[in-house]
Amino acid sequence: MGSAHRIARRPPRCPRIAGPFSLSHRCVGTAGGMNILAELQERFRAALAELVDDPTELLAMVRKSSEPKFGDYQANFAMALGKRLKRPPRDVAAEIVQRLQIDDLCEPPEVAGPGFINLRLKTDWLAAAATRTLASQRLGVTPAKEPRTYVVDYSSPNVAKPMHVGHIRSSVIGDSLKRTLRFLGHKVIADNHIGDWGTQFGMIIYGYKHFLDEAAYRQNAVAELGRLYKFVSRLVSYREAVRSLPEMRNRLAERRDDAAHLASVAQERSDDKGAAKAARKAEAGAKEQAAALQSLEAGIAEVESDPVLSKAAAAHPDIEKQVLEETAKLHRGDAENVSLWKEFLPACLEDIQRIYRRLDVSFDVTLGESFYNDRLPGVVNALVQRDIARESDGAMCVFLDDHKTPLVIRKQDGAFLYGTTDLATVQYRMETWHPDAMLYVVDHRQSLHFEQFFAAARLWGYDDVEMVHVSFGTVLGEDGRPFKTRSGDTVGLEGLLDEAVRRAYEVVSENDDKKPGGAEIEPERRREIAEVVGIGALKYADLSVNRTSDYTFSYDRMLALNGNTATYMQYAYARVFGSFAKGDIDVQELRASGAAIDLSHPAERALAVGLLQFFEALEAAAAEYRPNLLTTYLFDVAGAFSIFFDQCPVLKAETEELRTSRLLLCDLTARTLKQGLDLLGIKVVDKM
RNA sequence: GCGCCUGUAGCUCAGGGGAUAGAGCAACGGUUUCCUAAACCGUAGGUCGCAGGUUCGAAUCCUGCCAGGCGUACCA
Repeated sequence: MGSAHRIARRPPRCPRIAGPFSLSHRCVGTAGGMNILAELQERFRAALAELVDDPTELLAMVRKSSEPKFGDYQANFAMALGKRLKRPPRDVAAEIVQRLQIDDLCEPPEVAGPGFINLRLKTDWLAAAATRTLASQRLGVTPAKEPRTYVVDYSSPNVAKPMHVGHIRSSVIGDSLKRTLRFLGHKVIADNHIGDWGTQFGMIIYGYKHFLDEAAYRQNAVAELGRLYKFVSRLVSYREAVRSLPEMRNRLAERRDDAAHLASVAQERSDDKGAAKAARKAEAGAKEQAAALQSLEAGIAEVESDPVLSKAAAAHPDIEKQVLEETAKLHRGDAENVSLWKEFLPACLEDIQRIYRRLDVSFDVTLGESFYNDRLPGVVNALVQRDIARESDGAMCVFLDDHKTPLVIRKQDGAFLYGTTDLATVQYRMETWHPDAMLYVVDHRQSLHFEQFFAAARLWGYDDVEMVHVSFGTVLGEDGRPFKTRSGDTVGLEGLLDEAVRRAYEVVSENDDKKPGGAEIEPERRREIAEVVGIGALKYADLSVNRTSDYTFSYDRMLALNGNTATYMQYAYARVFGSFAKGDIDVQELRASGAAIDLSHPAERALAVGLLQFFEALEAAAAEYRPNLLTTYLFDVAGAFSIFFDQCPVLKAETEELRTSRLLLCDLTARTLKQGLDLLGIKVVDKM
């Protein structure tokens, strides 16, 4: 534990506070923009007005059709409404269709099955809408009419140690949410709440004072600090392990006794399912305990068999206390430790910045724990004064309804905790930016903490801001345990990036070599492409899955370059450029031509429908803070493009008009893919 | 013990009241004188953990059970 600062933060399935893009906020009409779904909903709103008081809830049942044969969109509310009005659903559907003014957009609606209303967009209308979108820099996405202010809190590594795979998800998801919300016209403050003030710095300081290799430090300060951190942390773990050993052994003995006892009970009462279950459980508990003990002993043996470590361990028997003392001195303002901290911090920050540059992840502010240090006593005082916090067992606590355990904001020894800092952070953000919402992109293991801290913040008076724990599952190793390599080290982020790029380089080269006209990409350019493809694949792997469930780390999955991956979209984009280059097309000229898109082929039509759904895909992704809704959309668009490109000759189209129309469709596809990938933080290349 | 989350194709995962449950990978078969075959098309593969319930309609909501993960006041 404590291996990361906040490696882990998804929105509640049913947010109590409506998301920013709930129906009532959706823009009305499509003036200048193109949100087909929103437009259809408005048409239905008018048609429903005389049947129900508030159609908003029903309008959520207008959606994309489940199958192409049911048209492009469908409305599913007639069945529910029929029930409510005590009328046959098909009659209700027929009446709504009667009232619905939609003939400018759609073919005559069809009532199907029990009362589904199926809508098929007019191909002429689609063509005109796609043509209009060509002229839109923002691809038909209009900025929010009521912009909100968001603070997005993501990545948040502990800067005293190298970043590892556990940090990717928060960084990548948070950065995508920032980009998407901002593109939709909201004000977004991206904040990297780094861990720069905790025990890890106590370890580095202690290590610096006792184990420093000065030459190494002069040569590469960050590497040496990393080594010191790891070294001290192993000694501390060793001490803790040794100390807990007797207890662990006792507990194992107890568990084994329990298991043996319950097993005999279960045997006596062979028809008692509860007893059998209890026995199984106890057996599992004993095994778990044995495994824990074994791993503890293995860790101890490892240190003791290493001459350097064992010698250091013997020489520093009270290292745990000493490390805590160094941390406490830092917090008290001890001149030497503060000066060391100031010396270490820039190097640590520069080190993580290198990774962010490569990942193309950025922040507007980096306000770590240390930034809030001065506010912490004030936070506690304010909460005490308002009777929100009270003392319990010597600690200052906020007791909450619905929670057995309180949120502790000051320890017995007077030290503050991360909950205190989190509250101070809320206070600062509210004073500084007055946000409408704060998003915490952190893994689900911290959900209890966020429930408690949000509740405490509301008690404190911050109850008109939406606070959302955008949580996600933990990255686990292939053995089901957190991200470790075979040798037991955590998988460093940098190594992972290198591996991703290395694999991408192989694939890029392989594919370039087998091009019909021979290889066309220089090695240096291949390397640049590999960087874009490799990093894109890595990010896409994290963005394309949803779920709070943990997922299993796998190089093959994260670095896959086939199927539903960023590579597929990048490839579609590159193909457009390839054909433009081959046809010697001047894109600026093409765009300026004022020519119109025509959709005579089914594959053209399907592609156009997809392209016109960009806006609604973005709104869906933003409303639920789920980038995977955007990846799914882009995969659909790229798929529609691949089919189109397969079936519809572009450069060799039958007529000049058709050729131009298809070139425009290609251009719009490329722009949509590029923009969409950009909102995921993924780049494109013209050739691959 | 209590709380939260998860269980969908061989694997990794979408879908989270709506019509015949999808994708990628893996398997098998097909498509290239033609804009990048990193593609496209097809075949095969599922009692959506189990059992009840609510509903016109349940993979989806509710209850119970089974299995797994995580968390459970002074780490972050």
